[in-house]
Amino acid sequence: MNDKDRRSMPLFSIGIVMKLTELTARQIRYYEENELITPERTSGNQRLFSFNDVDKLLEIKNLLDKGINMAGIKLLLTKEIKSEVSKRVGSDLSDEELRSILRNELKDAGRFGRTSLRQGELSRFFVK
Amino acid sequence: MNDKDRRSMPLFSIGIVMKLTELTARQIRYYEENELITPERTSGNQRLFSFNDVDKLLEIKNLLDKGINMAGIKLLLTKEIKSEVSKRVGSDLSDEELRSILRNELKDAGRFGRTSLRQGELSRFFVK
DNA sequence: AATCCTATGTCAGATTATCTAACATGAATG
DNA sequence: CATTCATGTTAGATAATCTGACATAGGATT
Repeated sequence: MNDKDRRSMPLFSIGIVMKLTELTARQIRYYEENELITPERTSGNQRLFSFNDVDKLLEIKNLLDKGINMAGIKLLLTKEIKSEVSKRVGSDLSDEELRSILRNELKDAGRFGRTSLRQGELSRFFVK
Repeated sequence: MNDKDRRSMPLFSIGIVMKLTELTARQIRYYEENELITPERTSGNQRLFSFNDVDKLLEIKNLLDKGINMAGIKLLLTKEIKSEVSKRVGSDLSDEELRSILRNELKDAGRFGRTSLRQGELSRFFVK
């Protein structure tokens, strides 16, 4: 078994993940609801998280602390959009798909400082 | 946190450990009963196993397959007796403590082949 | 100011997972 | 054949987790 398999192996109950990440069960479930993570399930429907899941949750926690919202985090984590998005930065932000996903925070892309993203962190969102 | 801490960190429920080791819950609990492992507990008294525990369980499984019994495995795993025991091999097996612990399989230390240990594996037990 | 949205808290009722304790058993041993 | 060891099995209790609903604080929107 290789390292990749190990990292995606379902191992941890939600109780353990709560301790590892210092997130509440509610938060973890909510992030799953938003498809930021997709933990496995036991035959009895209980969640089983992998190392990758835990890493993602820690990353989510970080990004939330920085003021980034679910939609943004989803972009950052679920798809390999990072490079794709950064390509667009500086060129054209009016891309329809991007706009629609980020409409809450970024509807007015020109007026930084009036969104929920604090200044200097929007860049963190876009670049890498 | 260092590697040692990580390896002894309580992480896994018994259900997961069952899958990882292919042991039954009964077996795992029995080994704990025999003090081969001492998993942590949740506040609600449910077992939480560490990587070290899982490793030990895999080792136990190996040794049991080789015909070694609980007492022997305990010697091999719980204490760092390996070197201590091997020192005695070839000299004096009548040591009282050793005899009493291994009395079931080794009461008649001279007559190999009549114990539950298959030939060639007794040596494996004693020498490292 | 009134409203809406997002992220999270909290609660209830149901279900799954695990616990201990007891009894059962096949294989090996004496 | 009686015993011991390692394990199976079962029952009843408790812990952990699940989903779904409603509550709410703080920003954003109107």
